[in-house]
Amino acid sequence: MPEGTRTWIEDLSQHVGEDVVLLGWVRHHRSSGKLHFLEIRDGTGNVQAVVKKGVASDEALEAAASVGIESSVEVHGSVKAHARREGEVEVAVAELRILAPTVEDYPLGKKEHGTGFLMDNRHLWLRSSRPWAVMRIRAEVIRACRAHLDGLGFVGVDAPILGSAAAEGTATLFPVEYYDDQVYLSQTGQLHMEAAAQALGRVYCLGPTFRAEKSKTRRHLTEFWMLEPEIAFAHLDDAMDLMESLVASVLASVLERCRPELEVLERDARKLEAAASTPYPRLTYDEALARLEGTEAAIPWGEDFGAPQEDALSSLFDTPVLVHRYPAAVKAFYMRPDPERPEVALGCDMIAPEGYGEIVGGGERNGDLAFLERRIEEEGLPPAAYEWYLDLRRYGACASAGFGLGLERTIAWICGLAHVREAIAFPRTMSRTSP
RNA sequence: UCCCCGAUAGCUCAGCUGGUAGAGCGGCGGACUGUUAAUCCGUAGGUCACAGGUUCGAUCCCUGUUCGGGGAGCCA
Repeated sequence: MPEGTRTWIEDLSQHVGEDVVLLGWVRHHRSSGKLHFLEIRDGTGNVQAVVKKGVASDEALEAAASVGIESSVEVHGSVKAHARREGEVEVAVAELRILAPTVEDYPLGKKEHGTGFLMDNRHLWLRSSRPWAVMRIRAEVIRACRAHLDGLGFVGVDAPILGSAAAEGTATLFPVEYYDDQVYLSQTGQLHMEAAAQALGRVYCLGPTFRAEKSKTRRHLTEFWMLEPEIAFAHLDDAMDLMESLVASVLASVLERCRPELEVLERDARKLEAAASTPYPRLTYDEALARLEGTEAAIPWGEDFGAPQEDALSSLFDTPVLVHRYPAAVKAFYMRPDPERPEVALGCDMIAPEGYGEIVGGGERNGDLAFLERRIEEEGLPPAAYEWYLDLRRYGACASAGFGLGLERTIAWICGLAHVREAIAFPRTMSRTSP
């Protein structure tokens, strides 16, 4: 039987009464004497294959009796309504061929496993239903992000991975040998997006970024993906409008197209529905502080938010909340100070509900050449590496605004995951670079 | 960098006051023609992370090390 004639499991309901060929893996095996139930998985879905004496060939019965979990198989049979479950289909097997048997015990069982064990076996764990659902939602989040920005006229521009300088200090960079020199893995595409915005107007990049922070928490990876839009001649409000409409459209897309995946994850979609439409609440740093006053998360003016502040604030709303105009001293040097209040920066963070933390950070860029030169010196950054960036101020400087959206944190929130490492196929953390 | 927790069968764990170890799942063998984490019977499987110390005797108490997990700071 040539492979071209195979049917994907997700399409089976359109083939009731027909003979089909499935190619997949045996996910689960139950038997009752001469009657075998094989759960077949092909990446698009699962279906029960029933191997019954009198219907299946003797060879098929023999194969069903001996087949190990996760063996790859070719199944020939007819599609029927499930004998016990309303609305489902099953396959009455005529022929079953083991293409490649599982040669050792499959490490993953039906019962619970610890995190370390699952992560060691991430290459196999991906086959399980939860990672399956998360990866499909991740793909939808990325598709929706691009669709939203492309639809607004943004141009996708890819930022480099290798670079010679840090945007926010050098302590958290991964050095890489580069011929006789040393370069670093990129921790943001923002500076390059500013250059691209001056060439193309509205741009975004989507790619991996790297931070050598010694963080071992549920919100941190050393390699994570960011979506970074940047708009020329734009201000803080433009950035806030965009981050809000972007996140809302992503939520709407996931809710529309990924219901089965959310069900697999047992994610209560009702908790996401409010976030699928705008507006989201917007608080200044001062207003946010006032909201925290009298709670355990209260902090004095001038201090940056930590996890307790983010969690306390997010618990007040059922949508993400935008906090803007933080004290300039706690934000990156490239942020523009508020001309009406220089002690605060025209920056904004979006904090996800349910304690998922900061998923977006951004704002208006600082266009003041002399100020940037001074701050680069103050931060001890290598001036030569920033010459090209300062050129953006020398030749037709413009107001510029943008932000970075952390994909894994966003996906972790949407999927209700306990840790961002489940939001990416092959996570990289302080203690894990394999598989 | 700091704080907390953990390491016992392939996996998840229990193991009392110190006397050389158990369960469930998985594996293997068997029974079963409608199962859904199937069920039932049988069975194999252990350098109790590593190195010291205390003790007649240490999985257990103490010290150190390694590895893992969670959190703080920092960040998306």
